Amino acid sequence: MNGEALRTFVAVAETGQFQAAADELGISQQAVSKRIAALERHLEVTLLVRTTRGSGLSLDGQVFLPHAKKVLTALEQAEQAVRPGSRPLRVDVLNRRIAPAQAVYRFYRSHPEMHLDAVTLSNENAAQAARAVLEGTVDASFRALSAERVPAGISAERLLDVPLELLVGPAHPLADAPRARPADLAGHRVWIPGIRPGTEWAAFYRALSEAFGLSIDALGPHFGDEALMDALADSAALATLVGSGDRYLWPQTHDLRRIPLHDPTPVYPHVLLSRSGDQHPVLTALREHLRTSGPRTPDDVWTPDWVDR
Amino acid sequence: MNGEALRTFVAVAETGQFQAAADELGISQQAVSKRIAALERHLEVTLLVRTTRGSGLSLDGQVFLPHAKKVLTALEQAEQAVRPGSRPLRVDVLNRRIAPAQAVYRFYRSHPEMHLDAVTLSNENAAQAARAVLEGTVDASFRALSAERVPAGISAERLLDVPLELLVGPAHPLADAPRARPADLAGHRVWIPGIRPGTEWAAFYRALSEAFGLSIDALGPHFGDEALMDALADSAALATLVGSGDRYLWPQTHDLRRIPLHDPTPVYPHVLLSRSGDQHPVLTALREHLRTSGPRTPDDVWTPDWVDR
DNA sequence: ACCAGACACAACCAATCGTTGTGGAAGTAG
DNA sequence: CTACTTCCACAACGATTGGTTGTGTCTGGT
Repeated sequence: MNGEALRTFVAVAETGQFQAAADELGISQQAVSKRIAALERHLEVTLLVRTTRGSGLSLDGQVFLPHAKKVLTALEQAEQAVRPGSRPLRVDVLNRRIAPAQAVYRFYRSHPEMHLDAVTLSNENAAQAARAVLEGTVDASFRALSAERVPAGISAERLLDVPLELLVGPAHPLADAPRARPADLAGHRVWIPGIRPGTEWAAFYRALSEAFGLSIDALGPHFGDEALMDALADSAALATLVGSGDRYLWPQTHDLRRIPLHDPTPVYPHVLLSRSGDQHPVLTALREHLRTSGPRTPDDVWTPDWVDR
Repeated sequence: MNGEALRTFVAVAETGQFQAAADELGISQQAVSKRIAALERHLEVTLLVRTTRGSGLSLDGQVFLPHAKKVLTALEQAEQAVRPGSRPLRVDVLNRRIAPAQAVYRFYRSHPEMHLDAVTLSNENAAQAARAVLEGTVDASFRALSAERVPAGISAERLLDVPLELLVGPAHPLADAPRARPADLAGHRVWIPGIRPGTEWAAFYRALSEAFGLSIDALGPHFGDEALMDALADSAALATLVGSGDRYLWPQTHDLRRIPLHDPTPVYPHVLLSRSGDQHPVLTALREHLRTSGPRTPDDVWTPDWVDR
């Protein structure tokens, strides 16, 4: 069964004549006749009663008509859902628990009329995300990308700086420190599990470890946040780094501590990638929202030198 | 866009491989490839990301999948609706604007999970409708039929009594009466256009006119409700009878008045005809709904004497 | 009786859809 | 590194579908 057949049936039902339906559809009367005949043959019922004055709905036709319209409506909506241009803004937030997702969610909360979808591109690095943006798979993506690596056709704006904090268990030497300097971490193990090589995250943490002589272990597989929290809570040596706004769900039972970093404060610089010249109003509003309502960034910050200030 | 293409897409999405989808659909892997390619070309979007391990949903594919499933469900229901045997309950409501249609619609509203279709048998009287029920063209029909005229194999139950009201224009002598008695209408012209001789409606109005000495003109052709309303609004002599729940769309501009009738209240007795022993659950539920949720009928009612109380 | 309107049938051509055969890319085992 | 396997895409070709134009049949009105 075919969308054109249903459209033809609806046209005949509404005009009452094959010829009028044919004109409406831009095909010949004979083609309408064949489509209707095929549809009736497929359904094994008579949908239309033919008279010399035109055609009317049979009982089965009456029953079928609303169903046919419903199918056509669903078809139209299905096409609409993926049609470039006329769909909600699609923003890649990397991961639903970290700062970009929170920021997009706050934006949506304060602008509920804005149609947008937050999605997560899986297994992609910044360059691949940029390609996804170029291809229109997503309309925008939060990534860390230096200016010289931004491909042509992509517009990039650094809109979200997330200060990093140390997350440690109660037995850790820094557990009761009100704050710490990156240099204080030299020699400590800092564990960032589940970072895949080749991603901008790996590059960021590599630069961070080189800048401050940290021993960052970014290799082991990530067995889930719960396992990470368990390991942290039990260890006096292990620490991890989280964004200050990240919403990991660690139960109070773990008794984990966030230790802000300062002097300088390492910040993860989220750059919003979008197609150059994309005029989508929701995109414009999101950019404006991030520009104006972003959290205050400390003065003394560190970012990798491949990131533009 | 084609149902097979959607089914193919869903199959690939669920199996994760073109070959597995092809096996499921009983076609070759190459055919699956072509169908998906055609669908993607039509939508101008990439739905599936191909790898050497199989295929996964792209972002657009994730968005499109539920829509595709919805279309397929609608298609299935459309075919189901006219498939002989196992199809939704088909109820003949005579005319979409009068009480039975309203009652069936209310039933459907309160039981949205009940699959039923409301249809109107055209040009048929009660005897022909009973035959249609026997033959299975429809499963149930609202008619006015006395017990002794119910054919064998048909079960009839009086489930919907509709009190009649007088509908008049502003110049009519009864226009400002809060209510009227049928006897008050003696001598007035009551016009019921478009009632074909030989139908139970004609018999009902004949009995009504004989009982109260009305002058019912049921002959002239019916030029549509709009013409009837125009005629009523302009005439000081003309009146018509409508069911108290009927939904004729008369614009306020006509300034027509409904005058309830009492002492006694003529009621049109709708009897639901169905095949004896039909156990269709929706039919059972509809009967029960009508029995329990029907509007209160006034005590002092008139019906033709060939109707069973 | 004849004509006009409305739909169906027939013949034909183009486009589509399925098949089989084959190729290329990427992961995997040795 | 090479060979093999897996998976999807491309090519060629026959069958089917779907469109067109031309014609036929039925019926209601003149």
